[in-house]
Amino acid sequence: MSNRSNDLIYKIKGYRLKNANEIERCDGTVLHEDVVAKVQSVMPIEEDLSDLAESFKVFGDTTRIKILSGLFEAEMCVCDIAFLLNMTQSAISHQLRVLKQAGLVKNRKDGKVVFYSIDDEHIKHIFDQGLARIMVNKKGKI
Amino acid sequence: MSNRSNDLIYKIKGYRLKNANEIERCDGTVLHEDVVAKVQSVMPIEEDLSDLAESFKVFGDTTRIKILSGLFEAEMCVCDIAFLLNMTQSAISHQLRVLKQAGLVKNRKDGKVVFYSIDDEHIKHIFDQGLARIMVNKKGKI
DNA sequence: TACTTATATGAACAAATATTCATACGTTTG
DNA sequence: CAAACGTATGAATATTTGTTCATATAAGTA
Repeated sequence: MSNRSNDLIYKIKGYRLKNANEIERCDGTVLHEDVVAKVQSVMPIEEDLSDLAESFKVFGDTTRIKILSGLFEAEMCVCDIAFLLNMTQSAISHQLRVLKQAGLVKNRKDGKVVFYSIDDEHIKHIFDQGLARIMVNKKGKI
Repeated sequence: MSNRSNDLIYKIKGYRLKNANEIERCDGTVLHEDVVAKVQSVMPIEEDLSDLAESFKVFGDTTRIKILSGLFEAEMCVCDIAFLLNMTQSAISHQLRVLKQAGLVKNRKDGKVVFYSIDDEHIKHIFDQGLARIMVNKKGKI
């Protein structure tokens, strides 16, 4: 398929092009330059995709998921959550900090007690979509 | 607020109850046992929440997010993706394996070339919801 | 058949991260 | 004021995880 007699070479990002649709090897060989170019033009910018990954990373921990799942139902203090999840107060406190920094929860102080609650309308949707996916795949496996 | 003269003590999961709504200290003190009990009864089971976290963990990586973002637009081979993300073929291949094991992508083989594509209708929704969240928060910060 | 290419994969390494432990901070209570 | 309590936090530790490197596999090509 490849016609090596065609020596019209372009340089794109360190890769050598042979013609409009074929790129010769450098390290990884791009087989479908036109497709890649089109995809690249449509994809969100790198910064947004990084932010998105960071966002999902916060959901990607069992403890934090459980905390959020609990807070969807009711505002709770740190001690409540620690009991609910059968974990130490310290561990919960650390994770609540992560959730707060991510803008997912907020807190209010009442004396010694600090109550945490959800602070983002989007996450419930995302949470439910994710859960729906789990359930469908669960059914599929049976 | 706490009435220490009431010595009616119950044992629940290693914690000592004082009365219906108050639990005395053990390690973490549960301040609102009624709330916790209600939340616990409504929350999804632990297994599903763990699966959900595992699911989001797969999204929680910039490389994998970029791969998915690309595959939303077009089927691509490993080399295409490596070029698109300016990463090594090996790194991409490893991540594609993760995505495949998670049931997010599938592949077909055409000669030497292996083409990957999206294999889950749910993830685009989740992806877009997440992106919407990013965008709103982005606006809010300006 | 020998060579090149596209992909996969195991091992090693570095970086990120979750929990524990000890302790500090701020608030309430006796 | 001193003691108890709820929470926060820094350091240490163990585990997880993403990438690289070397190499294996499999398919096309000369």
